[in-house]
Amino acid sequence: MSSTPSANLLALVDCNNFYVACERVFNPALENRPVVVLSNNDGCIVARSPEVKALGIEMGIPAFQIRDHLLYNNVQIYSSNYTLYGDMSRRVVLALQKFVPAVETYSIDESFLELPNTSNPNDLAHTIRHRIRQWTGIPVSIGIGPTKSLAKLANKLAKHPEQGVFDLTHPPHRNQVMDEISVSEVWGIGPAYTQKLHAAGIETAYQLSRANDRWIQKHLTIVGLRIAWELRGIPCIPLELTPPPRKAICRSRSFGRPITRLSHLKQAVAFHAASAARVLREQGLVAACLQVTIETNPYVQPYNGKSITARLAAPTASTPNLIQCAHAGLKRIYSEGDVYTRAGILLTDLCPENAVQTSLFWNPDSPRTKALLSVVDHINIRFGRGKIHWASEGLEQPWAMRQSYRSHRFTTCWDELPLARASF
DNA sequence: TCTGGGGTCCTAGGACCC
DNA sequence: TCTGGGGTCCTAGGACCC
Repeated sequence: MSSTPSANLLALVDCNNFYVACERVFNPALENRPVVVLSNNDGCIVARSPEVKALGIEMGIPAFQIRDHLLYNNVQIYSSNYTLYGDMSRRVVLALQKFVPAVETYSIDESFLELPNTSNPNDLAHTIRHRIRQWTGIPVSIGIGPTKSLAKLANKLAKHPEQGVFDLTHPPHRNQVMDEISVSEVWGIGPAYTQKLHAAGIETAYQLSRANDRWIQKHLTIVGLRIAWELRGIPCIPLELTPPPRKAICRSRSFGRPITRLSHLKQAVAFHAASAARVLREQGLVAACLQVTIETNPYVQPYNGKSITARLAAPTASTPNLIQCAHAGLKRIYSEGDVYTRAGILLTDLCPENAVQTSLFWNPDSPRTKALLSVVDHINIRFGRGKIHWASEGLEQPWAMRQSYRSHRFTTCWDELPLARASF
C-alpha cells in the first residue's frame, strides 16, 4: 500500500444521486422527473432523484411496501445496472485524473483528491465540477478540507442546492459550521456511536472534536479517536493512491424466488464460486479458504442460516476446484425441507499467485488448467460475460435474481448501444 | 479454604462505510 | 408474493503454550 501524508488540502468529489444520474445521461427525458433505482433482485430503494426525496421516500426501504406510492406519483423505476454504473464511474475517475495526479477511488461514486499547493482550491474545484458534467454528464459535489473527515463533512454541505463546492479549511469558520452539524453526520459515526455520544451530551461535530481523548478512545475505540483528531484538522487517515491488497472476495445473492432442491442450490453456489474465481484470476490471486453460506428467509420464522468453512488442499484460482470444494461444503449444511432464499461464497486467505509454495506432488493450477481457464476468460471478455460457463452453474437457473426494469448496458455492450435518430 | 502468569494466535461479533 | 451486496477495521475472549 502506498500512502502519502496529507500535507496538502484534500477534496472529496461525490457524484450526485449517482445511479439515477447514470440513467439520466442515456435517457434525458428522465430529467426533472422522479426516478428510483432498486437494489439487486429489485428489492430496496438504493438511489433516488431529488424529486423522489421530496416525496418523502426514504433510502433503503423495500420497494413492495411503497409500490402504490411509486405508481401514483409516476415514479420511473430502474433495476440496478452495475455494468453501466461501473463504466460511468471509471470515466469520472479518468476525467478527475486530468486535473490532479493524486486520486484515491474511494467508492463507485466518490474520489478523494490531493489538491496542488499552488492552486486556488475553490476555483479549481469549480472548474473540475463543470468539466466532469460536460465530459461525462454526471453532476458532482466537491468538499474541501485539510483531512479526509473534514472534506467528507464539507461535501455534505456542498450538496445543498446552488452550492456545489464547500470549503472547511479555515478554523474559525470551520468550527462555527461544525457546531451546526449533528454528530451523526460525521463520517464513521453510525447509529451505535451516535447513541453513546448523545448519552454523554455530545450532539454536534464540533463538540466531538473538543471531547476528551481518553473518553473517546474508551467508548469509540481508536477509530473514534482518529475521527475526532481529523475534525481538529490533524490528518490521521492517509490518502491511499493504490488500493491495498484484497483480504476477501464475497459473492452472495438472494434468489429471484425461494428454492428447496439441493440441485438448484448447487447451481447457485457453483455460479458464485465461478464468479469469485474470475475475480481471483483478474487480480492474480489465489485463495486458501472457502466458506459456503445458505439461508432461509430471515423475515420468516424459523430462520435457518448455515455456513461452513473449508481449507483448500492447496491455494487455487481454479473454478472447477473451487466449485468442487463448495459443493462438498454445501452437502454438509443442506437440510431437506428448508426453503432457501439466499446463498453465497466467501474466499479468504488470499495471496498473490506467484507467492504460493507449490507442492511437489500436486498443484491444482497446473499449466494445462491455467491455459483452459485463460481461454474461458478470454472468450467471456471478448463475447460477453457468461457466453460460456460451467455446466454445474445450470442452464435454466430458476433461482436467478429478478431484474425487471434494467436499462441497457449502453457503454459496454455492442448490442445495447444507444440509438440516435436524426430527422431532416 | 487455597489452583500462576504472561504471551500469542485465532475467531466471532460489532461497528462502520457506500 | 415482495425485504441488497460487498467490503474493512477493531476488540474481547478463548485456546494454547511455556
